[in-house]
Amino acid sequence: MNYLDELNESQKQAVLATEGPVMIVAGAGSGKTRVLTYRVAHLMQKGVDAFNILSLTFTNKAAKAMKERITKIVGGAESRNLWMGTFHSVFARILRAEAEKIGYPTNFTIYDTEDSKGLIKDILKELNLDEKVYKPGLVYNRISAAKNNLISATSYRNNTQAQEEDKSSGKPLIGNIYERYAKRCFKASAMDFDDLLFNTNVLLRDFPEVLLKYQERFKYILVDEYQDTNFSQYVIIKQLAARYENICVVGDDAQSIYAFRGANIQNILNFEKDYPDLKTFKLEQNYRSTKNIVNAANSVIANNKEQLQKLVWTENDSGDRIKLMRALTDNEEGYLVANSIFEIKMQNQTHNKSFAILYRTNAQSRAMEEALRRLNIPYKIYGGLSFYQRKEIKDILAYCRLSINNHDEESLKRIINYPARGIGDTTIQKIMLAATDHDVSIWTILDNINDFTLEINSGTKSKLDAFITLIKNFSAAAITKGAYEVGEYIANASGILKEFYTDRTPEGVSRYENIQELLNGMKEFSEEEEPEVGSQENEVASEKNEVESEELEERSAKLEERSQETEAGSATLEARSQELEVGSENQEPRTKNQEPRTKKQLAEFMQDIALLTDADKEEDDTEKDRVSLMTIHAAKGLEFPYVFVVGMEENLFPSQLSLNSRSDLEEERRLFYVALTRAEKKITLSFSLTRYRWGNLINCEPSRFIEEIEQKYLEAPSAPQHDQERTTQRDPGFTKFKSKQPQANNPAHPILKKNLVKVSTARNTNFDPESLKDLQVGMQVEHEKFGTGQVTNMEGIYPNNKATVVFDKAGQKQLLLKFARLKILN
DNA sequence: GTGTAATGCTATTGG
DNA sequence: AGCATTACAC
Repeated sequence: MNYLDELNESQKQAVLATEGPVMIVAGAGSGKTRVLTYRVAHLMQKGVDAFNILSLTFTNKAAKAMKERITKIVGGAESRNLWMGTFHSVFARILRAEAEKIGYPTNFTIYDTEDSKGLIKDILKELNLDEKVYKPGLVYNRISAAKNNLISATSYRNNTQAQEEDKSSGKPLIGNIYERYAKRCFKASAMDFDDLLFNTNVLLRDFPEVLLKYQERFKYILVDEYQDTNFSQYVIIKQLAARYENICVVGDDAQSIYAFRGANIQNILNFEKDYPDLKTFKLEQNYRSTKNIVNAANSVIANNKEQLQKLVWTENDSGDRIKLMRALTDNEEGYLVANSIFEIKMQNQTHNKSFAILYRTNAQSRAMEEALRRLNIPYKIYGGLSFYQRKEIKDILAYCRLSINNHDEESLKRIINYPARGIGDTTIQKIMLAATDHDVSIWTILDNINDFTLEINSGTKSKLDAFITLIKNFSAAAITKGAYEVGEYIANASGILKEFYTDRTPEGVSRYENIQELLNGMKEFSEEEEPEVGSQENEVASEKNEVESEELEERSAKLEERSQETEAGSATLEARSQELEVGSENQEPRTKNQEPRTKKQLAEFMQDIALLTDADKEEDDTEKDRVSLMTIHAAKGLEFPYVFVVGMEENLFPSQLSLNSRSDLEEERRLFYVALTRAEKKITLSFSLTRYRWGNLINCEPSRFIEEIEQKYLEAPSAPQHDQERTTQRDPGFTKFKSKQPQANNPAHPILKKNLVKVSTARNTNFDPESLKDLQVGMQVEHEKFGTGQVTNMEGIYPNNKATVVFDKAGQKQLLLKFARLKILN
């Protein structure tokens, strides 16, 4: 109970300073979560009502974990009323409650990135713009950036800077696209991820009474990972906190890694200016990692210019030094990593879950997977294609979405002819054109097809009619039945299940199983009764009461009025009003004896999963003891005893795209800092000398970040046993490849040099890099593997100089001379 | 309109 | 290499 005793002095102060603006600068592993948890618990023990506390986290999982910890201190009855979640999920819920104020229905759809890009593609077609010039992804990023800076479509077009930028990049019409995009989203009753924040800002800006309500509601606000918030999020927080100014932000500027998607490090650096009476606390003692790890990470981040002063230190043991591994190919890198894991497991009796393999890009996971599979080491990949992004799942979900919101155009487009029902592209184009012309949604056209003059023959019309009827049936079912029943109905009646039922190929079977898994998820969801204390669902329910009940009557009346509009409209709207009733029912304390509650509905299920990511998913028992594979970004906030950071190569990490500006490179370095500080006991870094990219082999050189680690924190290099065996067996060239690293290696880079030299002396051969110092363009050379060729270009400075060689058989390659072991022929 | 073969583009990072 | 879009034959 005396939780304060478990805190060090600065942690304790950070917990006790409950009133007024507070900034906690929390170094990696400094017990940040503990402070946040205890701070909330402390507030509650001081008598603050849980309803008045809002806590924003980076992932839903983090919110859930924190809530569980708080529950242990204050008990579930209290903690259940806390608002905790990500910006997106918390404000999506508020938006649903307040939707009609900004002209949206409560059942609005959330578009994911794929939906957004699909919509942009449509708009490009309408405007006759070239997809190669206006790449949908880039256009999307541009619109996203605008929204995150609270620039609406209209102000974008009036914004001279934005217009200039677009003009000079050869894409002057992005403003027009943005405008159409926003209109189309609105017409479809859809919001993209950025709209959830943008529209929250609109809501709070234009409706002072709403702002006041939530200011009163959230008297205490906590924001985790504040360094990764963007301007839009910043303004929301600032507005909500304006009345009581009980705002506590926690962050670490050294771990800011989301600038690429609009996060603004200035938010944390400027916090002082916003709140002059700010109290700042620094958490600098690291409890997670060994001295070697903490110090190595410090030595890396010291290379950044922009940072808040702080000194992270630890009382932990020195621990092992950082190990470096070098591979010839990406596959071998996987092999080395898998083997190291195997050895550590054997030596220390360690669980699989103690290991993480971190990489810069998702594409790197493949080599790791293969190697782990060969050694029978169970693993789990986070990120990449999530369950909900699989085609067959998205197809079913598209039906679900369309049933809940008939105006959801992206879902409609996806399934209007899937499974094939004879409604082809031309028909769809005609309908979409009519929708744009009449400024209504596609559904409205379809549902009133005879009111519009369309050149569609009667055969096609009856097909469209059948489709409309099908969806209307689903919409009706979505009201009267539980989520699972509707899901099953949709899977069957849509014909999707049948598509795979007959398919006996492994892919077909797997798809069928995936759909079953989705349905199982719905079943579990819809039969959920009293949610566990402290769980997410509980939170949703309690919020709903609070927010929605007060307006329930008024809104039900409005809904009824509006439901006269169209038949289909009435279906969904009724669904909503019924849901609201469910909400009000929740308000009374439920007991087991009460009459059975309606099964949870599809609409609720869809809201639940819309903002879930892989990281949020529950793991079942068989999934618990596995090696984790993920990008470094995804590893933020996590910790593992043993961490492997792979692909430590120039142009990969740091990414090639980051090399143009100092700030981008600094972000990469912070990313590396994040990677290093995930580890508790031991870090292993690996790089490969070659790697496949777009199907062909490229040469790589070790990352500059390796050299930035102070040498004394690196393990004295030695060639691992398996390395040697394998090389000699499988690739005779490998030994030679590694041999004789340039003695004249840059003395400014002693780490690499020492490492490489030492390995080389173990197995020397007769290659002398000195022999290449006269190499020039035009010379004929020979390579162990690629054969003979001619040098066409030389670049770089010795010893990191590279030659471009056109080989007679192997084609053009870029080779780093110190590794390539070229022989001059003439 | 439907299904398959050929082409072409791509891979930061993510809610 | 893998995926998506396009081109072409039915």
